[in-house]
Amino acid sequence: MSNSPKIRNMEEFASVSGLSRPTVSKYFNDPDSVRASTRARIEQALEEYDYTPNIYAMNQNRKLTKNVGILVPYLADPFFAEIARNVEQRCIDAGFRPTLYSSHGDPNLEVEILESLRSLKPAGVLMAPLGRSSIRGEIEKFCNYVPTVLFDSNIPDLGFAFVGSNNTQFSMLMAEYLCRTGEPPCFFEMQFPSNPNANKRRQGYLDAMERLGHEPKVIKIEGDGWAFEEIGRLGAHKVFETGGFPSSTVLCSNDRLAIGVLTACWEKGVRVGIDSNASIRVAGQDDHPLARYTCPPLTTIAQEYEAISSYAVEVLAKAVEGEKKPHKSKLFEGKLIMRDSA
Amino acid sequence: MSNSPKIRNMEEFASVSGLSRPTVSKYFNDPDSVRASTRARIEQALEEYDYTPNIYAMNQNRKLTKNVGILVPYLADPFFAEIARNVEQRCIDAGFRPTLYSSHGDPNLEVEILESLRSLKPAGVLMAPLGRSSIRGEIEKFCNYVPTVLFDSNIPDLGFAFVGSNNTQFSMLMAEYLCRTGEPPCFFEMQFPSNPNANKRRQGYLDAMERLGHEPKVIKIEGDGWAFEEIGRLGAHKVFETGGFPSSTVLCSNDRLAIGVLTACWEKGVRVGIDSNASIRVAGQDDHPLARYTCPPLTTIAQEYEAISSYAVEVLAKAVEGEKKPHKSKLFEGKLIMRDSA
DNA sequence: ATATTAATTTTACGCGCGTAAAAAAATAAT
DNA sequence: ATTATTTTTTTACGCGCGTAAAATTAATAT
Repeated sequence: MSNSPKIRNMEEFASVSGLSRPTVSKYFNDPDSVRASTRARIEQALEEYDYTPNIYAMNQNRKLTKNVGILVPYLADPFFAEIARNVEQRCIDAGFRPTLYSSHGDPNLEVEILESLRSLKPAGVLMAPLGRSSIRGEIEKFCNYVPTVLFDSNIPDLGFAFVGSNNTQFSMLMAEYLCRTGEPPCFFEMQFPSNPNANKRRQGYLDAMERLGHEPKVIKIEGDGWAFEEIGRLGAHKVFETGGFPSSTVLCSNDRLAIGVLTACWEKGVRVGIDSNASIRVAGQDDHPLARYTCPPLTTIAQEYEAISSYAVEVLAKAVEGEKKPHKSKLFEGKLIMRDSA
Repeated sequence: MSNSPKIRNMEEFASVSGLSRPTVSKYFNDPDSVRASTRARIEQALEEYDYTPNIYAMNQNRKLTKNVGILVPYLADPFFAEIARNVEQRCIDAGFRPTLYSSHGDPNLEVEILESLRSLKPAGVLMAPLGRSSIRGEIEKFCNYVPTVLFDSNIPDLGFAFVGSNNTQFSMLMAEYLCRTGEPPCFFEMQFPSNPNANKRRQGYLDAMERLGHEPKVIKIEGDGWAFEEIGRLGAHKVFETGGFPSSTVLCSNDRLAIGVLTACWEKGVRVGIDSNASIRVAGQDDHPLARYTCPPLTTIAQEYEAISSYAVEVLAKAVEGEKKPHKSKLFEGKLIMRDSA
């Protein structure tokens, strides 16, 4: 930061520091790998000359970069934006250099991103796969080259580990709450959900209903892609046209579908909520950033964003360090968030 | 893609193609720069041997990379996620290699990202600045080194160009519509908006009201940061506690504030909309991806996502090619989206 | 103080590619 | 067909750094 002559490369910087270039190189790869007195000299020189190593030259001959790819299926979904932000921060804290990518709901793009990632020689990748539509073979190939930790949604036996939520528990928790406080819920979901978590959630609902001695009722609606709000809205309208919901309590597979259902209810003039003049209760799952602000505010299950993020990065760090343990899977429990919609 | 021996570098690839390495290098930098027959041979070899140039070695000595940085102020805001997605795609189409960053509402992070971007030697940067809180001096320094196009929100005389919306027109359009169809609106905004567009929108409102002969009423609420929904919600509650809105029509500075106002109205038992039993109309601006799904669906002004994105990338491409025209600014008009909230 | 051992620094080499300048080939003009 | 001109290809060199092996220095033990 100064009037000093501009430093062009590590050689020059080493020279003004009074050291040899490889010593400086060692410092940049791991400051603790040089003697304290040496470290002090370098850091002093850094303040005086502001020099940054050429990132391309650095990574050219390095077997392992500090790069980490973060891939989410759909960044325009605030849920993924939020979790990506968390993961990103953890990566930085762990000394990595994260780069964020979104598959935008497109399986081909998902594979393309992985391929272009390979040319970045990443130390590791944190990936929330698209799910059902993911091209397993291609992702598997990638995982053979790059340590990969899956999060949010699992693809069995793929990658180094999976970190996510206990989606079965999510639905069980919610179903129990709904049964305890009113009419047992029906379950509202997409017929062919893109996300495998949806299956776990359905199962959790079925289990809870059986255990509590209620007849489960699953409503499967049409729709493809990631425009869940619209799919939920249209699906709910179709339900209204064909006799209405089989229960006055609707447990949606996720918050975005629930938001669509709320819209449909409004359009239909159906009052949603738990007060006396409401005729239907609607609940979601995920604690979407906007769930607090729907009308009525959405009762939902909160995911442990921070815990999932930090654990995923922790596991990835181990994978990067060469740990060769078998694939393991860690699931975090969800918390019930009671609001006014159910 | 084959049984063929693994290609280790461009030398080997050139050899199996029957060409010299520099010729192959030329091809990868610009396929059209080699003779058609040469191009055909390379492309045929590519199919047989699948080789990808080492991206780090490529960029080490190149004066200009194909990298483009995309920086938005807050990626967890679906509006920015959506526009970022658009911009990203345009960059790819234009032959660039985009990387997405978010300032997460933090001016220091914004500068940090720019600094780390410099080490990537980007050909250019597309940046939606934080706005008021942005550290102008640091951004200016960056713009001296890297061709930068600002979008969404402007910082006067900074960068190569600004591409955004005509925010004055937004509010004028909406104010006119609201006056035409009911009680003239009051304007609801943050006291110290982070985004400079807010000032343009207020001005548009004031202009429209004056022209139409109505007394303008601006409500300024407290709040800092990017949690606009919560700020809007709390602000609206404060208004309700202190005598209510000065008009039964509320024009919000943006959709996210409006979403918060809708929530407050719901919590207060105030019916929103244009039908007979509603007592207040609420409108937003931006056409936030979820504006269609609020209850009631939000009347708003739609930004020209695609037009802004493609024009911004177009201008950046010119800047990258060395065009040295003075700073210019291009504004796109908004379209009124009539829904049930106003 | 000297020998031994461990930690640190330096020497020396190569990575994979960009790119100017020189050579060759293709094209156009006469 | 021959020459002039343009395009394409090759020769030759260096970019900025990582890293193994050698040399040096510091720390420890005797």
